[in-house]
Amino acid sequence: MSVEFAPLVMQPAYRKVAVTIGARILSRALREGERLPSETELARQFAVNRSTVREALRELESRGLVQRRAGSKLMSVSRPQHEDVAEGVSNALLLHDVTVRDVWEALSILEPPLARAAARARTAPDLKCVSAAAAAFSAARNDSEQAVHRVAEFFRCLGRATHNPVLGLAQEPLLQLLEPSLRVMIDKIPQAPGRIVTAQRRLLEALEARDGELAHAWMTRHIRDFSRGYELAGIKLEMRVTSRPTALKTRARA
Amino acid sequence: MSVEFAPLVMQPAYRKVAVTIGARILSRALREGERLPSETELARQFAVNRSTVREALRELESRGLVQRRAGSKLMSVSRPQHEDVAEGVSNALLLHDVTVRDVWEALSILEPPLARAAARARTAPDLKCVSAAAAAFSAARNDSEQAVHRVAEFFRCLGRATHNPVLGLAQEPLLQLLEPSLRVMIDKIPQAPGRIVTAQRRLLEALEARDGELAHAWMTRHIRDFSRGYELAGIKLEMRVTSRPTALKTRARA
DNA sequence: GGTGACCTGTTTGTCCGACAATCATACGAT
DNA sequence: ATCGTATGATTGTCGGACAAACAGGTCACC
Repeated sequence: MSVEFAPLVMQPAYRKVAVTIGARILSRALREGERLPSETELARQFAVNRSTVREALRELESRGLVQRRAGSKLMSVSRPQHEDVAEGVSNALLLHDVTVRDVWEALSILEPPLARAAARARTAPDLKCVSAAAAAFSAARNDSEQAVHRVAEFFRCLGRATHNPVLGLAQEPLLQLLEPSLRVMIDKIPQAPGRIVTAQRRLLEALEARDGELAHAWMTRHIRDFSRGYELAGIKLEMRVTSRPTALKTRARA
Repeated sequence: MSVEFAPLVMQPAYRKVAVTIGARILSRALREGERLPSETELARQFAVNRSTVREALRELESRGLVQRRAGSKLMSVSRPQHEDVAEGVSNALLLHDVTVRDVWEALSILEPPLARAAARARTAPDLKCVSAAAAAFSAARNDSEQAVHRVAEFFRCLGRATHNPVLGLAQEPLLQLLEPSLRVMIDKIPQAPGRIVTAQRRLLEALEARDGELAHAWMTRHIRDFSRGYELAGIKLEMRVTSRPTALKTRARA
């Protein structure tokens, strides 16, 4: 019969260490904010060299499972931040030849229901966040660099307002991938900022009224507007999304 | 006025090396499959110690930007695989206290439009993939361990059929998070596998007919069935999703 | 001619030891 | 109470070391 053998997986020590510590974190045996032992101590416990521990820590660090708190030496356990995780997703998508159309299609699928959910689940502070983001965009509408960030921030507030981390995290890579083409659009289409301001105001009103369907409808329009903007700006939908200059950016330590 | 200073960001050498190599990959100056120089050579070029290079490589490796090809020593550039990226997202969500409801809500938002897109964009091979996955589930319906994997595989085929990497990657974390609760459901509800088989068959028919709306409708039912299944199985929607045992799993080198 | 044994150089995984810079803390001076 | 200083712990980086695994060539052997 099958005398086939499964390919045996060799694990370097640094992977085993990373997996072991990572499992502890995911199982919540190590809680957020808790400090990890020093590298020397970890090396002693695992009975490996400090260099090996350090390689393991780099892996955990890049997954956002551990972090160094501002001006502290010891690593502490942390929950991966949305933006860091999304950056990995964005990079993966960039390398998979994602087109502007792909991103837009995903937005058109995700955002209207997200707006509906936000309108239903939003709290008072959420409303303030959305409203502030809308105001910020309106103020920065002429600086396309700033403007695209404000747009993303508006969506992020909506995502938070759903009180569903899955939705918030799902849209984050889209926002990151959207930015370059959105900037071009805002630069080339004079009436674009105005239309965005209007859409944001309508969405805000729908959220205030907790009217999910209204929010859904306006978001649908809003996203459709983007595709019209692409057309007017001469952005080919089949174009590959370009890498953001800040790719793999250095995370500032807050 | 503002005599405030921006907090100055110190970058350890290993981060700089990782960022530099990573940028090369994202800018496509280093193409997929291309081999990286040896660690010693990289250390020479960057004028740092080999240990420093190794720490940088661990970071790139965990982001999936470099990989070791089967039985090769030299690292080669690679595009991050969907499942690896999604694992990071899943882990992040796990630590952010995602509930079963959150995952289900995201599925109910994403999957029906995804099915519609798949029905419209599917090619002949896609159809074969979906059909094979449906058959595989039907065959493994009694082994809940196997069954949940087949369900995920079915969705993955649908995702590929959309020919939109964004959608495929967006659903992957959901599938990973779905598995534990789905297994419980299949174990507890005898009629669950039957309903899944039916739904998959209908979806397959819709894909064959390229009927996007039909696919959308059946997927909507399919997902709603899940929530009914949770209810019958006594799974509280507010329950936190449990960490999969394979979390941070070792990637087999194919 | 193809096969397998053997040697050689390269590369990785891991270890050891070392040191400057930075951080935490306590202590003492003003 | 604020500031400067001494002390110990910890990280970032370095240099060197070695076994194991791999690539490629040579060479004997069938």
